[in-house]
Amino acid sequence: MTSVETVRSRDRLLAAATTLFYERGFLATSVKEITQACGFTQGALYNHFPSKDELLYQLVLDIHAELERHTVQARSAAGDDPVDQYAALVAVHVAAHSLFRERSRVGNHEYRWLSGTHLRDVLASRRRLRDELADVLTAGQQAGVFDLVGRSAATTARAVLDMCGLISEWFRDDGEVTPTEMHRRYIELALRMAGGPSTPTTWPVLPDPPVLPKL
Amino acid sequence: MTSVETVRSRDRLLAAATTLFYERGFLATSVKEITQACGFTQGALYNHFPSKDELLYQLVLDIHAELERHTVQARSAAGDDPVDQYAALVAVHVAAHSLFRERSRVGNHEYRWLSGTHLRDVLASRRRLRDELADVLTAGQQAGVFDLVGRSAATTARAVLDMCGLISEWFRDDGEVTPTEMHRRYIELALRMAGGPSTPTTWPVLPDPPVLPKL
DNA sequence: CCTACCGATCGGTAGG
DNA sequence: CCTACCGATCGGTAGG
Repeated sequence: MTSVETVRSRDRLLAAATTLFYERGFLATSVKEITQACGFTQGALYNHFPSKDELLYQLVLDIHAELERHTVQARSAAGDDPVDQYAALVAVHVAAHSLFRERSRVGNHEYRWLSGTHLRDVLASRRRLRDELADVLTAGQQAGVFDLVGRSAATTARAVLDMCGLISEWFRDDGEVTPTEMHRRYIELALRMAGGPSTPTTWPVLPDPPVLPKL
Repeated sequence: MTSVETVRSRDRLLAAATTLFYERGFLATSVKEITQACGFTQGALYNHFPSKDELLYQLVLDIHAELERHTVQARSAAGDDPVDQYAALVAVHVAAHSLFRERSRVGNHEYRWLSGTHLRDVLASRRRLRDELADVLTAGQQAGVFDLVGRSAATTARAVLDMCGLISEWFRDDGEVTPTEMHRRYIELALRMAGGPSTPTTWPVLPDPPVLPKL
């Protein structure tokens, strides 16, 4: 029997771990800190996860799965134009890394501490995200709307994802630039990198917020 | 008295730490592993550094200082054209992160474990590196050769440095793309991002290799 | 979900 | 530069 309370405790542990991993990293965060943040003692974690590593895996996998869902959904909602599809995909990454910094940073960094099949699963998801972007770039090049550096979709996809992924490191909501303006600038940068038109036919709106664990 | 042997032991410890921090990160590397890699026992580290943290500080500061030296030198060697200066600065970063992945990755990631004045010193160096790039972008915009997204040198400088900094995460010498070709592609991407001409008047050559500690 | 505890490992030190 | 050792903390478990 898995009660509602059990699920809620599990989600609270994941939420506390997200914040702590974001602030200090996985290795510098102890099981005691995670459980105390939820008002539990250390041993309580093992009612929900077989190990600290397994908690990390389930958290990181969920972050990646959510990004994949948004990616697939945004692309199919963008219509047939490769430029619009590309802008929509970039928008998903910019939004995730500026609006949901904690989850994004944890997803982008802490998966390194995984190993074996757990690491492999996450790397596979990351590859699918890259391939999704590269596919759109290739389609745009074949349609003649993009002019890729080195005629290589892989290089541009990598560069764009790298530049978007690090937004979570420095972006602040209360900074000089609003999320909406940063969103616009990064889409424009990404379009320039692809050698496409300087604007999409329709600007993507900020996608729906990812579902966060309730506290 | 600081003998030649003492200096060499210190440099060997720094070199071993560089490789281990690159492979596993600062926190996951023990003092025992660093000293054993040099054929010493654990206590030997404290003949050269007051603490593990201080070793990290001296290593990370040296990595940043070296990058700053190359930056200043490359810019002054590039002549008066902002486009050439920009290409030269980007070239320094691409070269550092593709040819010297271990030092670059350690410099870009492990400084997070520093605190207090040590952290402040490194952040100041990183800011100078960003400002150097932003200055060139601003000069180019005022000269009418660049057209910056959001008319903001800061945004473009950040995006370019982020995209270059992550080259060390995935670039392999034995991959499909040679260092020279990757170098060229990233300079071209950076020029597109700045809204400049698609090529500099003179392509930067790969800069001199950084001085690595001798083993 | 808690209490009490395990062995292992950590960074650092004393004394030579 | 080594040997021997310190207290602290770690992830994880047994038993309730």
